[in-house]
Amino acid sequence: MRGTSRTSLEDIAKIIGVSTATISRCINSPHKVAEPTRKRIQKAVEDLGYMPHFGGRALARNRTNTIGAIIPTMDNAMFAGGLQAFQDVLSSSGVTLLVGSSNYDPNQEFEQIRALLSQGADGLMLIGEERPAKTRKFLDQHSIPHVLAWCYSDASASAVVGFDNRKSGRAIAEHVINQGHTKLAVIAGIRHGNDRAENRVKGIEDAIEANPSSILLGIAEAKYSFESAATALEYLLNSPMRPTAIICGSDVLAVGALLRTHSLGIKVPDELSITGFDDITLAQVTSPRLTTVRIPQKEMGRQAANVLLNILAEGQKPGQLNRIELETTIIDRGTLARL
Amino acid sequence: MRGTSRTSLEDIAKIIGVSTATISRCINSPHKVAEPTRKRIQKAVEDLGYMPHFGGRALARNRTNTIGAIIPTMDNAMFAGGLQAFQDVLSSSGVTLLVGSSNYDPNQEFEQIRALLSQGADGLMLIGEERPAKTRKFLDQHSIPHVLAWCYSDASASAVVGFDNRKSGRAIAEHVINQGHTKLAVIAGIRHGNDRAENRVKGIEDAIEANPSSILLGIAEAKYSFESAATALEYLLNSPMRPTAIICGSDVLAVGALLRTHSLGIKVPDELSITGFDDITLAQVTSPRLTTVRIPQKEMGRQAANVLLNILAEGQKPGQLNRIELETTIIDRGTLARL
DNA sequence: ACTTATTATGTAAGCGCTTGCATTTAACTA
DNA sequence: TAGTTAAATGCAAGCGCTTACATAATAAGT
Repeated sequence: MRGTSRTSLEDIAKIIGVSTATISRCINSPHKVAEPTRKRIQKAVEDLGYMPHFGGRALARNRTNTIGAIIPTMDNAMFAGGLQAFQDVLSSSGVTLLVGSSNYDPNQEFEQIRALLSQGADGLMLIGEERPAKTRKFLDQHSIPHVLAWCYSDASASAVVGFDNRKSGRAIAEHVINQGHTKLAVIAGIRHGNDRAENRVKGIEDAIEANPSSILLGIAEAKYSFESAATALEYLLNSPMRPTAIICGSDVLAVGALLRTHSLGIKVPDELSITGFDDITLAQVTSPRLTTVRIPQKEMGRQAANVLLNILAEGQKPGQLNRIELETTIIDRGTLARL
Repeated sequence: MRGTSRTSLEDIAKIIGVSTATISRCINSPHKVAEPTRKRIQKAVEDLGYMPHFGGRALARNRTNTIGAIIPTMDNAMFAGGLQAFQDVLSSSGVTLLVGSSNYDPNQEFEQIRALLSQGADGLMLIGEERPAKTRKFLDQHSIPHVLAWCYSDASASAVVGFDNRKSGRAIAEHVINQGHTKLAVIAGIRHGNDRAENRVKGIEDAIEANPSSILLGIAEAKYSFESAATALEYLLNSPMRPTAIICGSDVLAVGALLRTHSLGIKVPDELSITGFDDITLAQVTSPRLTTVRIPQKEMGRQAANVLLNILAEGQKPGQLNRIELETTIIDRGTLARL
């Protein structure tokens, strides 16, 4: 309960002796108000620490200057940087960010979408392409302006700013193969309901298919934790034919696996190669440092914000192409051996 | 621009043939509406994907069910976990989270506070105690319900959930001293305008003062980056008397320093000990793994949310003590040698 | 000096929702 | 059956703001 009831336009109006309309104008389009009046109003506004009431404004304008973002979790360096960049752009345009998180659960995502929208979000940023028909229908039915990030596809009906996970998955796998590896295995993130994880694996499979000398010995799924990745590693190592390289769907997985090789006494990269994906800070810190795929997090956040602001400002023009594909790059560090 | 104008209570009312009041009641306190009517309304609401208009609701209720959090940056594992926990609690209470970030700049923080409040935030979560008089006055003048986190002090007038940085700083320094180190140095975060960084250093100084055999050879401030910490390390190493242990104000700094020791060929912990602060994921991954101070991030986020929700629900009772002190613990790993 | 632009301000209607109060309807009681 | 009570719904005011339109005041043009 706010102790003092907030100051309203009317309060100020009374004090200065003008109508609320004038004050409103003074705040929203100062040039429409005569200099002396303006000064007086501005002073009063300042003194009283007046802040326009959001609800009233939203109601009258039918617009909130608020954008929502729903990410799987903030507690993951993979999104944090991008989200920060997203919000930097927004706030320099005077737009506030509402954040929701879905815990990788489509239902929670749906609920969050509803929540953010009913909080008045003018538009949304969502991660990835895949979502239940129900969600897609909802977005569509209400024609919610939105942009998808951390993914890319030509086919997408939505605006999208990101990179092609499949292509990148293929790239890193090819890179591994080019270093002479033929016996490969994969530690993937949970693919169900997660197109990024899924497409990365598909890309890896693409590469292997295209290089008949190489063979995929196994795919293990793991949750995004060191422990889970370590278990996956051991599982893969126990297959009858041992892989020489393990391609991981994310840095967290790769580091989890790498850590376990230490305790197992396996030398990386001499006895086993490991690659990551994302290039979060972690990857620079292990020994050896992790060979991985860098994704343009910040850039993605920034551009996603711009695209969304643009759509909001101009409306989604039919012909307009709101798809931006960003490139990933392979960062060669120390966990991939040349055979 | 939303294509279709949104469905309003009135639309539904017309369709069903009841008044808007009934629909409103059906949504907010279903038991006040007769069974059959309720069913019909609920169906219509479902079918139309109706979402109450936030502005209208905020206006009528004078309450938004929104809470704002302003953190220095999301792009820092140190806050991400806590923020996620904070938001988990909120969203399970049907409260939405608005996020702002200040980039460690008090002016930006002030602007964000205004922004979030004028977006209708019912309350705020802020990091740390220290802020300009202007900001404090503003919070006070408008009696904004808020909770401070990542810090703790008995003296605080605000609700606060966190740990005592000074005490923890002292604890880790004492721990280092107890291992036999006497020649100490510190790599601190930028202290200006950051009471957490400042208090950690003060705590370290406390410990050294209390142990006359130990001596503080130098304090170097560094920005939160590996590079900057590495530079600080070299600076400290060049002093006439070389420290045997370097206590760092955060894990990022410690890891930056540690990484540089690798390239310098200095053996940690044999030739030099290093300690961190925060216990973010990074600390588990370096070799050797980092000895550091664990802060109860999640717990802090969770409790902060509860305290704030509580204040909002019941009003800030005069006698009520809204201060929760959490404990930090020293995690002994591999970067601190016993001399 | 008199009409005609121009500029500055006021008036008042809503935006969509909640809620106290009034009214109607149904369900008991005696 | 009339009288009382409770339950369900409707009515309408009002939350704080914006904005089209009306009005008043000023400046400009002849």
